[in-house]
Amino acid sequence: MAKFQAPKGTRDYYPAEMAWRRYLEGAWQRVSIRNGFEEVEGPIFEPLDLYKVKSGEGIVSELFHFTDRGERELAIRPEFTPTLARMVAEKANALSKPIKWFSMPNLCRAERPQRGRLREFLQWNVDLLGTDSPVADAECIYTAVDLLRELGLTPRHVKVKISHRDVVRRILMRFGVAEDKIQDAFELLDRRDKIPAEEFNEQAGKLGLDQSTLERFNQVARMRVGSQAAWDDIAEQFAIPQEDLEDLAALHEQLKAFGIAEWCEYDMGIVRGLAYYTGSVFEVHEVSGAERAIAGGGRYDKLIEMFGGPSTPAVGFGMGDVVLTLVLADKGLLPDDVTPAADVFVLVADDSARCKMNGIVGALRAAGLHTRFSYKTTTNVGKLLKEAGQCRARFAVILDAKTDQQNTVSVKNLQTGEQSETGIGELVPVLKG
RNA sequence: GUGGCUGUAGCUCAGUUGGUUAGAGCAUCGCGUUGUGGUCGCGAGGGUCGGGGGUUCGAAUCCCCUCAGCCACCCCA
Repeated sequence: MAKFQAPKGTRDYYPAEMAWRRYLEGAWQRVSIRNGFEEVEGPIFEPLDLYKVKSGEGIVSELFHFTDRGERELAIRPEFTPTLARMVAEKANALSKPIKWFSMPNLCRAERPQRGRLREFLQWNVDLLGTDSPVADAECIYTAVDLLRELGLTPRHVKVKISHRDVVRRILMRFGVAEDKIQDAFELLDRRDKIPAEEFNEQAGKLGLDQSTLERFNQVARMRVGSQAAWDDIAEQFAIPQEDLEDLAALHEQLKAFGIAEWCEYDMGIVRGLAYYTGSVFEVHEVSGAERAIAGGGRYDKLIEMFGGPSTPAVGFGMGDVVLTLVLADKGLLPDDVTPAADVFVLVADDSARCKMNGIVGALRAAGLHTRFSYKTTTNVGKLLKEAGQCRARFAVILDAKTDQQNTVSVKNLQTGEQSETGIGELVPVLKG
């Protein structure tokens, strides 16, 4: 019989991995909720057409798709945004604005796995719909930063790189790029570090840039400006007219007011591949550029209409678990064991007390304590304490020769080593206090 | 989907120019019996050497195919 293994690019979650997943999901959830977002979820598969609306026919080869018994073309979700857009469009009139939703779906993409990318992964999605205020853009970025901070990252480890499509569009047009070439220019900008300089120049030439504007374009495209300085100083560095930067200026003001300027920098090279972004765009990167993007997002004011809903401005981002975990590991910020540690370990040091064990264990559990015991028959306390240590118990409750007759046990604090005798009746208050 | 590298126990790896029943450390499990915790001693289980086919008297070792992993490209929602 052939041995089975997990499909390419998927993961099994053994207790240690599952504990890490729950830990991460716990952080996502905690941060979302304290920032005022509500959790939503949808089906793990949708009509194939749902994904074509946003991304076109080309997306199909990247999807796991199938036909059901009713001849319906379906696809396992590769992203959550179309589901979210569908959900918002369906109840748009009934939902109070702004809509602040988050979700933590597992997603599947039929791509070759490589560093930072698997075929099935988790992604934290945060979306804020129904307002076009830059406060919303800034709040999304703030929420992302809040999560990064929650996991122990600092501005020395990661940066939010921010750009704005309208700003870049104005710059490009001022440099002589025609309206219908803007999308091509975005894509070129996105690839600027992946292609040789000559090819970049050649491609840029086709967009209508001449030698001098090309140089300035290149300069702006590669410029990174920290967001801590005063806006006038930042604007000056870009060396383009102030009025072209007004959208970024508005966002800057909000980021500064949220107190996260040191986490952010402006980078006109960030455009995101997606055509549907309409305003701000941003990505979270490890500072040295060692890994791919930790998170990415931006404003997409036209998307809800594309899914048949009313005109609804929106901004949001997605953060995958794979790159995030890699970065935390790179920085030594992965906690070594996040499986639930036991509160109490009950051990039997004398066979006469064995009849009392189940009752004590049950009473402790009924009081809400995470209680474990040994399945071994030995009364070797050394071995049993070792076992207690392995499940990281805070206390050991030792049942000895006096337990059966006098209803007393010894309680050992496994952190301090202190040990004292106590009556079974006082056990719960002693352990909880 | 394309290309490169890799594949021996749960993990990290040994395994001499193809030569008898494939090893170590860690981990796991057991024992070391009136005992108090990440020691120590002894012992056990666990691999058809990723899988299949071929060359050969003989393959973990050479060849082909396949699967998986890693890395890059495509793409990155």
